[in-house]
Amino acid sequence: MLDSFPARSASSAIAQFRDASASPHYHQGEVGLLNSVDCVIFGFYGTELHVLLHRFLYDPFKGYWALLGGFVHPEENIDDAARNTVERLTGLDNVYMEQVYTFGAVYRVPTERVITTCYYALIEVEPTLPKLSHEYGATWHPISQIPQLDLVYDHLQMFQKALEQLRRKVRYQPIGFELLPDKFTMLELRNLYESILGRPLDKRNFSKKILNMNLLQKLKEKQKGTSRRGAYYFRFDEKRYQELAAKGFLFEI
Amino acid sequence: MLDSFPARSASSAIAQFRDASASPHYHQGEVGLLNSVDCVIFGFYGTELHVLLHRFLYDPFKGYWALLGGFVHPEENIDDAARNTVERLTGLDNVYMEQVYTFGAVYRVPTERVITTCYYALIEVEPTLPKLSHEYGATWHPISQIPQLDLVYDHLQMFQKALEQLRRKVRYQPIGFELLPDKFTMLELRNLYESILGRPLDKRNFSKKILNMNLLQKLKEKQKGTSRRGAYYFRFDEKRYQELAAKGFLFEI
DNA sequence: ACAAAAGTGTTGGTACTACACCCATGT
DNA sequence: ACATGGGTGTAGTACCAACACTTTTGT
Repeated sequence: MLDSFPARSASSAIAQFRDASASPHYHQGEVGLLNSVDCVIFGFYGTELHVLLHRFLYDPFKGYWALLGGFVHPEENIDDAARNTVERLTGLDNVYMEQVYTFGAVYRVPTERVITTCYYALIEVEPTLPKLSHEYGATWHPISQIPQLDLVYDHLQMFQKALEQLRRKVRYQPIGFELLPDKFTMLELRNLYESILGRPLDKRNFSKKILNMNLLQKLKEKQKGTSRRGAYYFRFDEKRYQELAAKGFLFEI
Repeated sequence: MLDSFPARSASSAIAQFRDASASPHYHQGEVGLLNSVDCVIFGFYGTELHVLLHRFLYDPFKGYWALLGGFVHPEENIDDAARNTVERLTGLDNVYMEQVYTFGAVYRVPTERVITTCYYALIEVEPTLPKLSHEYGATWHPISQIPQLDLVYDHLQMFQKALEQLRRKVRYQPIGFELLPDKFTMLELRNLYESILGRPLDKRNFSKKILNMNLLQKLKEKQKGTSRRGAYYFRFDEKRYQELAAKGFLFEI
């Protein structure tokens, strides 16, 4: 999870240092570069993990697919720039995000020197749909198909690094639940992990492992429509996880 | 189900974005920020991992300890900026480096907005010693003592993130050898891992595990001076590792 | 001969994998 | 009554952790 940043109130105490009259500093004479953020926004539906992409509008990559991004402004923390990008495009705040990597090759963007920090975000797809389709025309693409798309710049690399990092992290932190609705079935959870990890998981072993951790509440309610019998819903017990984690419990898939 | 929600046509997506921004280059009007790199240079000697720090020369942190860093110039890749920093200060090139994290809070450096990308480097201490002491006054500090030092800005956080990442990576990639001379004893190797991981490792289990991987060549030569009996030297067989890795072998400690 | 570090095997427990059948329910 | 997906247990194996004594050799 991203660290929260110190309050802006720091600014008054710090103003003296940024005053033009202050004594010369080691950064005098250095030149500023453009900085941006790009977000690999992951969402899960059906049986596969998806990423949100939009069509790029500018030459020489007009019509290619691109991650959602934005520039970093002088009075904006880079983490906030990433959060703002996600909120602007999905309408969601309080989203789980992680920084992935910073791409800083001189010619990665042909038209300008831009240093870009990549983040990933994990969101629940359902609530984003209205805003996405009406305002931005961004669309969800299954992760298995992204290598076949034409992506701008080094966005394919960004996607790959983000997926790699998610794959690693999802195994020892309970972040998969960020991609699911509050209530989900064991099958949905397993499909999610299978898609992220890119390999099949044994039905019985998976549910044993998960349930043994005592992190899921089994609800009375059953899913309807998908099968005769109906699958029980579960809910991730965040509070319980915090308690166990404090006692040294380690999540592991 | 969500599988069937309609993909927006490209044209409608583009129309939306054109309304928002009419200029031919989307980065026009954006303002550049200072970018720098800081390097957590790890070196191993004695029984503990060390980090290279120097005394900071500028107010308001004059006299504090700092990582070694430098600004990113317009015609310089950020990875090169990091490599150049290491070379400038240690005289070493061809050093193993990894990017760690980018720190981009607005007020992290009081005197100026600077976005800093942190890297770590793994080097062999021995050959750096002459250059270090005579030209730069940088000194090695055992990692256990770094939290007690006064470090500038967020350099303590940088160190912590770098160590965390090294700890993770050293377990599934044979990068520990970058910190040792070409020839080393099993004890030295174990001390290294113990220091990085921050916990004792069983002597027998450790050597069994390492030797079973068939990545070490046992040399005829023995270490002299440290004990009556003398410990055999080993050498990491890089070529062998590449072969095995290509066949799907996974290094793991 | 002794001190000081190097080197070496076995055992018990735990956790993972593989695998197939009965259950509940809507039509 | 039957078709459909949901739910459940066991046995074999592989790996890991714990643990202590013998060997070598310089003084």
